[in-house]
Amino acid sequence: MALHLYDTRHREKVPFKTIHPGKVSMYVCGVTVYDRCHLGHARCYIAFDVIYRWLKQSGYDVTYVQNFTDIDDKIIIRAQTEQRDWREIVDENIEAYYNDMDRLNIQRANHYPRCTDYVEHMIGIIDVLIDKGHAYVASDGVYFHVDSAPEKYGQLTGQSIEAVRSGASGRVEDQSGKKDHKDFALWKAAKPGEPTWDSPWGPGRPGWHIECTAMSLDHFLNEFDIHGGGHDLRFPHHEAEIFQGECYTDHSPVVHHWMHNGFVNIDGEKMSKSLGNFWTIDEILAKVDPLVLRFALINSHYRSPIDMNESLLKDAERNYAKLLDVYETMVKQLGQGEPVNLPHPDTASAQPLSKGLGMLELMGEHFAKAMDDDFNTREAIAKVLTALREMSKILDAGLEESDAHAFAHYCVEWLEETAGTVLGLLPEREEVLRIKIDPRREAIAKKVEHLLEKRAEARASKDYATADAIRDELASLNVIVTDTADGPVWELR
RNA sequence: GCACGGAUGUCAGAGUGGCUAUGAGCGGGACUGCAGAUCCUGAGACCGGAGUUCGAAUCUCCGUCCGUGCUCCA
Repeated sequence: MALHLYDTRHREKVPFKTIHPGKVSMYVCGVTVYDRCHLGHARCYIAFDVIYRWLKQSGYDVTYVQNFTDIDDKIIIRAQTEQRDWREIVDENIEAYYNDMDRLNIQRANHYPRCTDYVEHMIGIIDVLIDKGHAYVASDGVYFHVDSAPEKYGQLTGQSIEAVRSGASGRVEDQSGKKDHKDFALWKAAKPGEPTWDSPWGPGRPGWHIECTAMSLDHFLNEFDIHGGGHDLRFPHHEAEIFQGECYTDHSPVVHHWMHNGFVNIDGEKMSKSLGNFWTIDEILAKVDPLVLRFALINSHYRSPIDMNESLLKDAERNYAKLLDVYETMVKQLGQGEPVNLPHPDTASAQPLSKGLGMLELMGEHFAKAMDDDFNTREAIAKVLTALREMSKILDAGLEESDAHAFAHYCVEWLEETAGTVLGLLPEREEVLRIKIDPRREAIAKKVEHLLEKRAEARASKDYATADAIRDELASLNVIVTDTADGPVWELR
């Protein structure tokens, strides 16, 4: 099945068609860098990271652009209250952004334009819009005149122009120079103490919506394949972009596919700064492993809301541990040299290994099918988990040594492609082995081994009181002992 | 109020017009001195009503409830 994605504009899943064969141009609205990122940002950028990864995996040559909004009311206010240069705040938060994203194993976009580098472009676009009669100069800036292109209204949210007209009539009390309350600012005239740029309409700074239009069109000329962002950006931000972009370029559509991710909720309510119920990425990563968080966030479809809570994280922790555990086991079993041949994968075979391989192959196909179906990561993870079970099952049954190596090769490859490359959930192969030589573990290994020996002796002589006492002692060292068929194993808690 | 999206077992959550996943939890079994891990296995759901259909959780309509947007927001 070919890739389908949900297009906000069409309100349904549509076949994905690119403007240029084999190439994808993708723009995602980035953050306004007045503060640190929170969980909601993590969700958004992980979602588009997975989309980016899957497009590449599907053979597309993807150009991914994500901006930084580095000038805005909030940044100015922040600078004023903190008595600092706004540029300092911006740089600091951009650095923190990269840091957060790296920790979540989010691949870098190809370009990260900053608004302030595009002010010239914005002025150029505004100029054209004025010439074409879509914008007008007022006392306090330049506005886009929505009624100059009414047919473009409500493309993403389905709201009628009349409804908004009446809906807002009660609270249009701003003293701006707008002719109509639906109009939005393209250029804001300077106020005292604010950073400003020169323009034909006097000193000032760009409006929020024009920024994304300028940056996306600068990278992609007149049209591009995917425009993404949070659900809340549909209106007015993205609808404003449709007005600006299409009126400026005379192309329709400029954006071929609109994609919006769902929100992170806390106790059923949207996480937001005004409600005070947000967690920054930094805060949550102090408590949760970054890849576990990543797992938790892609363990649901990118468009559905996620209600973040303890049990969700616990669930993710368990499943993720299982994934790592099987992966680690397989990596350790790789052995030396080339793998020998495995039996032919065949779900109908009576031979367990052959049948198991058939199951894994099938899960791989289902995985791809899930991803092709509007990037259904939830379903894709279900396939990975089923595959993990299958792998453990085959391992449990016992394999000849050469089969075990070959099987491990197969499994490692399978996992690295699905859970690794596509979902971004696996650490580096070396990293997995390095966990074994954790310095904390090294430090107490001798002592633990010694105690385990004594415990083994006690158990052999059925002195279970002593055995349990030793286990308690180990527990006080934060060592968890688990008896398996191959003897006890231990790990640090 | 208008717009958009939801409602699936105890919970979280996918889903194809006929058979339903996945994980946790719960029940049984194997292995265990015990615990845990692992494997096998069981029970358990499709908001209400009407319609289309041989057949609806899936399509249509009505209702109820929930979330989000209509203002800066990922």
